Amino acid sequence: MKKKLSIIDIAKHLNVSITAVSFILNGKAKEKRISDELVERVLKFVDEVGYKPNLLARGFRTGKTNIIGLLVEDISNPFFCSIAKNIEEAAYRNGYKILYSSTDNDTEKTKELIRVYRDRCVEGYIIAPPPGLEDDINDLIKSDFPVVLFDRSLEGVKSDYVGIDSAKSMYEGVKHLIEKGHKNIGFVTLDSLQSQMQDRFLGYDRAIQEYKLPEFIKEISFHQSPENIVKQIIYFLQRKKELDAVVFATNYLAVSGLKAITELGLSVPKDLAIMAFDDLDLFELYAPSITTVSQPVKRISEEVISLLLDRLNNASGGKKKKPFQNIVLETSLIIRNSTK
Amino acid sequence: MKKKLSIIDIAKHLNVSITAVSFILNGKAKEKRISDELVERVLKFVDEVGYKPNLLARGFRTGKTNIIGLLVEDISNPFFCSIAKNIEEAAYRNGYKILYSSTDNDTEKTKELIRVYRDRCVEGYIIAPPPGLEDDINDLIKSDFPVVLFDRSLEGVKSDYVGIDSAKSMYEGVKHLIEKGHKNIGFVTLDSLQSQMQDRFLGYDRAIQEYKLPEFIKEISFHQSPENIVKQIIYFLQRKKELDAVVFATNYLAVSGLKAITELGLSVPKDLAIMAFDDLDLFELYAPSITTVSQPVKRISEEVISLLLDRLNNASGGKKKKPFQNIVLETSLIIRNSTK
DNA sequence: CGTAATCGCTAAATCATTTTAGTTTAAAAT
DNA sequence: ATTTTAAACTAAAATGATTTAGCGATTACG
Repeated sequence: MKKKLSIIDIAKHLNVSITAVSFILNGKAKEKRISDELVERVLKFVDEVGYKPNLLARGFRTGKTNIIGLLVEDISNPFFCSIAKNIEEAAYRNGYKILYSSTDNDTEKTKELIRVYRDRCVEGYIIAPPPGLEDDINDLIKSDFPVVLFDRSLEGVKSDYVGIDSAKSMYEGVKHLIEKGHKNIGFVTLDSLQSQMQDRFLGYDRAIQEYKLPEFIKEISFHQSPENIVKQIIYFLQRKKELDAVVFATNYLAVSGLKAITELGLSVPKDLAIMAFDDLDLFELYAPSITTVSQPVKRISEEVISLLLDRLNNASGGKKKKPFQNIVLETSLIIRNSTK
Repeated sequence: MKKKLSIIDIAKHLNVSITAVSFILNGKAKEKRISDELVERVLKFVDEVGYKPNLLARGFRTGKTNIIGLLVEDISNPFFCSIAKNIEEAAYRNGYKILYSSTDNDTEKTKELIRVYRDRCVEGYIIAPPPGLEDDINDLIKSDFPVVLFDRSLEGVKSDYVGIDSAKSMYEGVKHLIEKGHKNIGFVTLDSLQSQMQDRFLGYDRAIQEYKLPEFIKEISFHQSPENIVKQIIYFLQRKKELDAVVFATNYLAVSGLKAITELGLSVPKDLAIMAFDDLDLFELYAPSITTVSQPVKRISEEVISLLLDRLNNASGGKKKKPFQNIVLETSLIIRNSTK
């Protein structure tokens, strides 16, 4: 068997000090004034025998793991997994790997996950935080870990953040419905304290108030089977016969909503207009196609990872900490046939 | 600042040897005959000060990282991300973390990923392998790494495997179409050498041959923008006017197919019946709903992770290697309205 | 001429843990 | 009374890298 070579073997074989080999391998040859001749000799040999430094040993010594922790609500949600994919790709190109987990919006689970990640010496964090994580995340930041939050922010946490203006986006969406002549517009949302959900509600609320229309709100609790969500929406729609439009605050609520509407045999948009939040293939292909607020997934990913890489690269080196950035990206209202 | 405590600090403070503390913390107290009194004293103190062993140091010493590498074709594909989520959850419950990447079915990228994972001392591998990875995976297995393949197998690679009988599933699906009276059935697939894609074709082929019907095959190359795929399908459908049904070999080909059909203004199933492979919310909700072959995603995940955990737990300990398991799960043909 | 700087390199400490190979003490066996 | 055995612990090696401090020789400078 080919026993894994160590830097010691390399050094011995070349009759050089371990130190020299280490410097060369870490690109510090110039800085440490190692002769070009030796550099070449070492590099050549290392390449020949295919030596790769033991990353565990290195990590142990330096505390660096080149691992980024990614915590999203649900990796099986198209919104989050698109973002995860983009982030993973960019991280990979920069020599970082991603450890991921779904938080399921569970505060305790997420606290535990952060603990585990810290134990594993994860170097940076990308988090779509559930509520109640303020202290834990402030801890991370105080301990000088690069942290980028996205999708929803936390009251009292100063950090880098990438998101959208949920309130404004929702406001414009609802306004569009109103301008199309809808008067009784329902709002199906989660009973969640997360900032983005609150903001989506505020957007709805503002538009409805502005036009002095009645509000119809259905809050659905997060931890439910899809079937149950469908049932609740059916119940809501049956009780509020006066509705002529419904806005769903998330993509999967809208999916359940469509199932409900199918079961009720309602015709969209004749009986009921529909608007969603976050785009899906389904919304484009559904007949009629579904109007929705679309987040710039690609740009969100790019901003998130670039913020994090930035912090990672300038970590602790300079004393001048850059101020935290708060990046708010534009959404687009994709008007389709469900609101004609 | 609270400096991270080390096992040395613990030992010093309690006037005990580091060894004793280590044994106790690793549950070897009984085996190493440490007195109950000391065990309790150490455990109590460790708990009090919240000491957590440095996992990098431990990993360095033992070579164990408790990390599983997960390589799937595309983490943003609903099929793979559902599986990823289930696997992540089970792994987490068993003290393992997941490092993931998308292979994009790129042989070179995947080879590189395996290299990186090895460098990082990943302890087990779950892989949906692109073609051309036979040697690399055999290497892993020869080096005694637990490896579970799924979704597609590799010629000449003996390993644990979880999958479905793609040929049979596709055969039954196409047979269903034939029995419904369709005579000119197209098959839209990838120009891929992966076993599961080959098998899906074989299933189509067998059914068509059996009934002596004509074949209409469109191969689409994997690395394409969704828009291009749509265009190619449109072109295919326009040239083959005689088609009365089309089978799509993957879920995303079917999604693109639906877009194509929408653009062409065809009516499903009147002008053209449709069948897909792998289920999506979209297929259930689309009007008409789409008939498809559904894989048991949950069971696949369960089998995959349980095979892997099994190998990890019995790693190297016993000399009696269990024979490799080849688990083939049943699919179900979900008959919906696109094939009425 | 004496001191300082530079060059090119290396010895050894260090990181936190696991694990091997003992050691010490007291009780049990002979 | 001596040897064995067992219990309860410990000293120190080992893991593979990084990094600090410094060494000897040559060159430069005032």
